[in-house]
Amino acid sequence: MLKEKNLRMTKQRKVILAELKKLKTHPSADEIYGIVREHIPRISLGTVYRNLEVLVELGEIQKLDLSGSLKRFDWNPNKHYHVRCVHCDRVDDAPIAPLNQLENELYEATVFEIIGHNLEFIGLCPDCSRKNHHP
Amino acid sequence: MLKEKNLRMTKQRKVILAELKKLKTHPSADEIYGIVREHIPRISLGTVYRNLEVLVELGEIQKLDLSGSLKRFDWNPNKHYHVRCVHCDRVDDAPIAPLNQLENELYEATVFEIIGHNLEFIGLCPDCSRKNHHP
DNA sequence: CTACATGCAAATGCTTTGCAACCTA
DNA sequence: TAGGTTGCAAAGCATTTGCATGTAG
Repeated sequence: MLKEKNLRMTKQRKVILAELKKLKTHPSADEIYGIVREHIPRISLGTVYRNLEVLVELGEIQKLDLSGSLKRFDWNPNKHYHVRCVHCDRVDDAPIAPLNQLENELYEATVFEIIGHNLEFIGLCPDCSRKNHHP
Repeated sequence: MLKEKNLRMTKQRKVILAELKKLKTHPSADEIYGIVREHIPRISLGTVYRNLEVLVELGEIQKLDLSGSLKRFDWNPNKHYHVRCVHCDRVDDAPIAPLNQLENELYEATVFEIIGHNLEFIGLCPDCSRKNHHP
């Protein structure tokens, strides 16, 4: 797998992947940087970015196509949906099944050749919801 | 409307809104800048950004919550879905009705208080599709 | 040993902001 | 005329990249 692409399993790459797999959240590159730095203090943010791209190419993780200004990464490479907190920007999985028939609806109606879709829910996470009700 | 918010209808604001309403596409701030500059050559990009925000607040247009690195604006302030071309990044409307019952599916399954959702289709626009088949 | 990877820092691209001059109501 | 608005330039922030050095295989 690595060999085919002439890639090496460096310490940095190993730790980034391992830490990402431990999380159930969907961190940004900077958040991953913060976590990995506890194990490899001299790692650079550039290395984190580069390795996240490599891991995406290898199919180990996925880069999320979500709204919002930060790119987020997901240890789960399978297609699924997400919920974002409007207030704190936390992103969780949305536990509903993929809507496979959705793209058929568009089939006749658009001039585009449809490849896929992203569905993202917007809401308030429990923490922010609580703060909202009792400010 | 403007008076309540202590806002003024300046030439810049008027032209930005007028040009946006003429388009059926969903331009980025920079694209709007390019168009408006034909009418007001000395307008600055900062002014375009500031006015787009104001027009969003007034409910005249909407800022789209899409994936991708550029913010895009829509002359149509009503909720609807979009299709993005993977190749050239062109964004069109997706002519399918809002899925109002979608959020109910999540209701019991998530700890989030759901507020709304974004649905974005990914595909190839006719131009890029043609180039793809006959490279 | 020989590429691929890394750390560092500089560069990039989009967006936001501070400020003095300007204009709308 | 008051205060919102503009143009300009500088700052901000996330992400990318060039390059000499380091290291996995």
